[in-house]
Amino acid sequence: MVRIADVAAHAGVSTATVSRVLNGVKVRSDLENRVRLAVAELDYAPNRTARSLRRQLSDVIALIIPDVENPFFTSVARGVEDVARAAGLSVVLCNADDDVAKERLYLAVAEHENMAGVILAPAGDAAPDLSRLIRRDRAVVVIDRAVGEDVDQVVFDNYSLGRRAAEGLIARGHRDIACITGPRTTPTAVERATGWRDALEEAGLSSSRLVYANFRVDGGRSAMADLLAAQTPPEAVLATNNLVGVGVLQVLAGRSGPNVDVGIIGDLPFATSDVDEVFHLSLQPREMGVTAARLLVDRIHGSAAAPETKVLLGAP
Amino acid sequence: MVRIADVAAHAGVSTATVSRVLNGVKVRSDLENRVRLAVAELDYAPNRTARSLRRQLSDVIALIIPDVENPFFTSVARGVEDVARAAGLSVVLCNADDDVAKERLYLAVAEHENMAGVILAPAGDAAPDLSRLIRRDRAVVVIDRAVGEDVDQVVFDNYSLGRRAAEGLIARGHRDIACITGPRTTPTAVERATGWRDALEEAGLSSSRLVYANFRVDGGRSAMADLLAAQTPPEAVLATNNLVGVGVLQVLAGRSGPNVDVGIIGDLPFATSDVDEVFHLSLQPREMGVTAARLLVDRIHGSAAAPETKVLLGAP
DNA sequence: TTGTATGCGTTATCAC
DNA sequence: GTGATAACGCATACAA
Repeated sequence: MVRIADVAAHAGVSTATVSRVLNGVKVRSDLENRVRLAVAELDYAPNRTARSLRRQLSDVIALIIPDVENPFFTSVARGVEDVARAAGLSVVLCNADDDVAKERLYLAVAEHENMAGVILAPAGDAAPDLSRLIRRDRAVVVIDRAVGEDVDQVVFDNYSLGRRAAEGLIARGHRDIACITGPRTTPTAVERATGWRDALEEAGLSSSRLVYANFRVDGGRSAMADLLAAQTPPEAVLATNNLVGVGVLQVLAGRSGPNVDVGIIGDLPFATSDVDEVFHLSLQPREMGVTAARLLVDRIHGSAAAPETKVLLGAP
Repeated sequence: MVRIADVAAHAGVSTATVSRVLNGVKVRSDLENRVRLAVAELDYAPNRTARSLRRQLSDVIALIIPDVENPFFTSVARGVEDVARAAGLSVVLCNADDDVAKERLYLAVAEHENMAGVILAPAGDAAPDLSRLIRRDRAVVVIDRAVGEDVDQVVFDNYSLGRRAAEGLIARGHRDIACITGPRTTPTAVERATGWRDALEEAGLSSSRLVYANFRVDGGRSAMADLLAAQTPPEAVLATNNLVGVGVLQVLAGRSGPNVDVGIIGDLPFATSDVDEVFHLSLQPREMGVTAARLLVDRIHGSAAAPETKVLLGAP
């Protein structure tokens, strides 16, 4: 391994001078040239472990997501990466696998690896413990689920999303509109369902057909199967996230019978059917990633502004 | 921050003893108890940056994939994570975004962060430069695309996959079977297409309908559109990867006309249609991740066996 | 077996 | 503006 001392010897300067050149501190230009030449000749790259030990900070940020197999979160990741890279930061993606214990582990890793910051999409329904990171002045941004006011957040206006989706289905002339949402303990699921309910009630329609399912494909499948098993299937059904929507469409595709209209909050990048007829609200997940990363980069660069919660509306 | 010295003072022992306890080295049991108590009371966790600087090795492995939005690679990631976690290693997922420059960057990061190992799914068509990592005795496993014999690899038998998929379509009674594969410069795409061609020729069928597309959804879409624009559409079409298959199904879904049978090499976790009719070869991507991670963990634990190439067949 | 002391490679503080 | 050197927190060679 070639170290900074090797470069210094090769260039005939001290390690301090090499370090200054590498970190953009002003140095006499002839010395700088010698250093740059030596760096190139020796193919030197700083040892980032040593650097972060000394600086008490690395140039890596963690993006902790609950499900790496959910296209929503991978799109968020793309947004985060693009912004972070432009700011000279590397992103490491951590998959908490819907497990708060794994999430805690990754938060601890981020802390002890001296990572510059963390973007967290919480896995569980309870607020994660960010106090250790915050106490150590690490930048933190929470996305997707609000956890409180003392940290930067990027969330959707879930109530509005539920409302707009329901209104879209009402505008199509439906009167019997069901909703499949996530668990009662998941605030985003409940908020979206509340928006759906209010829209229906304001239109004088019944909001009795609300199903709480798990927020994954199989949840959407079994909930939709239940709805179809009812005496009269609904005219339309709203799926409040992308995976549930996939499950709903799968069940409807394998079936004949009266048509059921579908509304989905979320995106379907891998749809294998013609989904033009689906009433679809794009969440623009990449924007969530971009917004969160910008917030985080500002914090890392030392912004001392009060914590901020950005509310995203999804596609118009 | 609480350091090892704080724990030592609190327990009335030396830092060396604390370090020994934490690293499983035998220590007098009453001292060990005092250390463990102090660790618990102070909520001490070792600084991993300092540890990896000292050990010249961290307990993190990198999984570098070309496209975090491709469900194939996220499933691979799940397999890697499960095995790595069981071995006490953290996985950081790096998205090269189909860009060999980003891939090189992540390889450099893995090197300079002293990561214990790297699992790489190469992005480009040229073999990546792994010599620096190998020279520094880092564990490396290459997956999906073979790059040579001097490193552990996990790949599919792509020729056999193409052949079996084509044979499946032939067995359904088709005689005019097209194939949409990836770029000519991508060996996996060419190998699968070659299997398809040989199966057709052995059956006395024409293998003239071969289309090279990009290996993504839009590639599948435009290639399928081209095939449909021909004087007579094919009776069946083989898509040689999952994304191309999605594109093919999308085009067919939005269309009336003579039925076109579909074969796909790969998995469709987010299909929104009834895909039971599709002739489908599962690649079992999770198995690829598990296999690669086991190989890597063995290397990290010091295996000096000759580099090995594991060939996966996909689902029977 | 336990403790002391050194070094991992870098950056930052100090004196020049 | 430059160089010598002391940390950063930990693991280990060596001494006891």
